[in-house]
Amino acid sequence: MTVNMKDIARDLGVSIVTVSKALRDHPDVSDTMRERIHLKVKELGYRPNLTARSLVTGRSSLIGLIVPDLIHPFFAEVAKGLSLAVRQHGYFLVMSSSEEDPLLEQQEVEHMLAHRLDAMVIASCQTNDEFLRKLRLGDTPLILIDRFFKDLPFHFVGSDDYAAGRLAAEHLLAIGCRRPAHIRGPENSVGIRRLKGFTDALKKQNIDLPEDYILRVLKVDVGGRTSGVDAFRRLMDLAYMPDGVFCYNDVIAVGVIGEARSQGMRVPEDLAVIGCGNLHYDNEISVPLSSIDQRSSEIGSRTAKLILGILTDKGTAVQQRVILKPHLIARASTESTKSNFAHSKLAGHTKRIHAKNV
Amino acid sequence: MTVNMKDIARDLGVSIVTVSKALRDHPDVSDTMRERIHLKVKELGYRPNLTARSLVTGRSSLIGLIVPDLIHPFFAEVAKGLSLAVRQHGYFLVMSSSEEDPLLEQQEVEHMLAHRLDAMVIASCQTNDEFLRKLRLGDTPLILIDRFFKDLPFHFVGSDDYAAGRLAAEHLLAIGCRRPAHIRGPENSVGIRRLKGFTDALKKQNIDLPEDYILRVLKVDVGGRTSGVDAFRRLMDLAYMPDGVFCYNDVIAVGVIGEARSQGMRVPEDLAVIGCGNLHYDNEISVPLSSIDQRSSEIGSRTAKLILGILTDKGTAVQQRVILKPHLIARASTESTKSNFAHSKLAGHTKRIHAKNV
DNA sequence: GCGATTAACTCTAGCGCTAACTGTAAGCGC
DNA sequence: GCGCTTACAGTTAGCGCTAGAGTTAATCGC
Repeated sequence: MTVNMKDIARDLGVSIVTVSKALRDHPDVSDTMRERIHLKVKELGYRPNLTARSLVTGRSSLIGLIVPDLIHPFFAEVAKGLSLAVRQHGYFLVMSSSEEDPLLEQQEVEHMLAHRLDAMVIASCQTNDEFLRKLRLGDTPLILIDRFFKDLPFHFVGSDDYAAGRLAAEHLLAIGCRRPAHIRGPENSVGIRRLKGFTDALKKQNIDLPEDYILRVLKVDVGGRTSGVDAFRRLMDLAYMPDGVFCYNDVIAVGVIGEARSQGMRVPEDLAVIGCGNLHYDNEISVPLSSIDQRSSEIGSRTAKLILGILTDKGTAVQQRVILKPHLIARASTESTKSNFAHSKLAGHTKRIHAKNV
Repeated sequence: MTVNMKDIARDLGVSIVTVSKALRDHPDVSDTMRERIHLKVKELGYRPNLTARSLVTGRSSLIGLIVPDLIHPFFAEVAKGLSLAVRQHGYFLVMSSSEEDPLLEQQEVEHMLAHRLDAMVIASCQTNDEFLRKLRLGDTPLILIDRFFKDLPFHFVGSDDYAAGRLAAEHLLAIGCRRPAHIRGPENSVGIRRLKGFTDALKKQNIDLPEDYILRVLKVDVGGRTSGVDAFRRLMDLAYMPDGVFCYNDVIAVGVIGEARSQGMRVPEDLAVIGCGNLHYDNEISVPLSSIDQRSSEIGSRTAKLILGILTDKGTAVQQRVILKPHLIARASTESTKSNFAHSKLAGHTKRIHAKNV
């Protein structure tokens, strides 16, 4: 049997309400009484039933977070940043993974809404905006992170994926790449914008990105490594092999580097590789991986700030959009290859300029 | 305003109870009525208030999980395995991180208990058993994972850390190491047992582990890499440098390998390195890392099985203990070095046998 | 000494839902 | 027609707690 307020009240011969007030530091209770109650609470090991409390107050002090994959360091870091920040204000984070499955995500969202959380944060894996658009939120504030959906009335916190693509392109060009390719991400805001930023930055320097230099893969996070391996093989099969590749994320990049090396190619001499995400082990892999840092934990803390604003100040009904600027972390996988190209196994190829790129 | 049962009932001119029954597929409701109710539910976008439901039923269909660190792939995988398995039975996982802080963990536990979850799973970072021993659980079942606490009346699921230490030792000896060292983990069951297993297995082959071959580090998970770097430097400073090292976990091992190489040493020729955890990127790092696999996701699924047993079958009051056998994953960082030793930079050293080891 | 204020407690109602019981009418066998 | 069951609805009570109004006695100003 769990102890409840009635037990405390009965034992002390006071009313339940007095106990309730004492526990919430209500001024209606005398110091003597408060102390007696607290003593009894300790003695009996009483713990307020937050379910009951939240039923009557309408607030749960819980914030929900749904991400596509908790194993992915990006989301894990976002979760950590968010959790730390909200906890300092008495909120508690409830996390869940959608396993990159839109239907599962929908169930999770419904479930969380049914639990009447105070706010919900989603890195949504929906392939279109239908579910989110039709969602009946009641009065639960919803914050989208990482993946943006146009024309939806939700707050958003994420990084500037267009800039990420641009940074990658500029960097590859700066180190001497002339035939950069892109292993693109999914058809969501992140994948689309990274591609767009990449393409635009190349175009600016009069380099066109041919269709077959844009590779699609099925899996990007879970199973991303294998996708990288496959993608590299497809790169090899091209008439003109690229001399640099911007991978949608670091997991794919790891696969690309691994396969490139096992095929006897050198990174970055034969192929420069840059990823995105700046995972914590990027520096430790066979060829330390250049990457675009998305400031993941900051996404968490900024989201927390936004939520706390909404929950305290009811005035923050206005739609907020927080876009963090990514930055480049250059490592060995894109060390300047210009001087090396002549000695490359692909030296023959490097002299040819891709028709479309002229 | 959120819709509630009263709204549905009023709109249809039926009683609240009928609505409640219809939604829970109670046989008391006719098919016609059930359909009318479901239609109205859809129309109004009604979602049952699970807070209220759980207040009256006493069950929340929520299972809590507290881990020291969500970024650590081991716990992330446990979480994933657990989440997937319980979800199939209508339970929902609520996760939280203690950030390896015993006090924070205590708060989280109290908080979760206050929310009346149906069960709680903890990979506890408590440094002693006081908190857990004194904990008033009410009737919430508690399952400890990964880190074991002796003489506490809780269920346990984890891997056999003693066997992990033993496997590591046997492997290092098998590949020809004669002076194996150990970078040990914290003073919890995991750290202690891995050390014990390691020591015992060495002893069995008449190899003694001198005190200065057992290194302590402060941080093992977050900041574990740096610990590995530091530990390697301390190894270098020893009178007799070890020729192999078993690291408490892979993060530390990564630090060791990185520093070893940047100091001009070869892995495994000069120093064989084996970690523990078998992280997903072990194969991708500069020297693919041998590791002891702890079957992390299985820990998750076995925990789920245990919980579901407890929650359905009230008879499972008997204390359960599930110990999974780890297994060795050998990679380049421990490739047989016997033949290489002669050519090693440390060749001179390899011929000397450590005094204590004779 | 009287109304007004204040401190400290209690009472009442209800958050949204469900378990357990109580009708009620129809259907059945005999 | 009688008792019995069955199908389907409603009534009652209460999960554990809190907001807000009510009560009581002490204190205060004048």
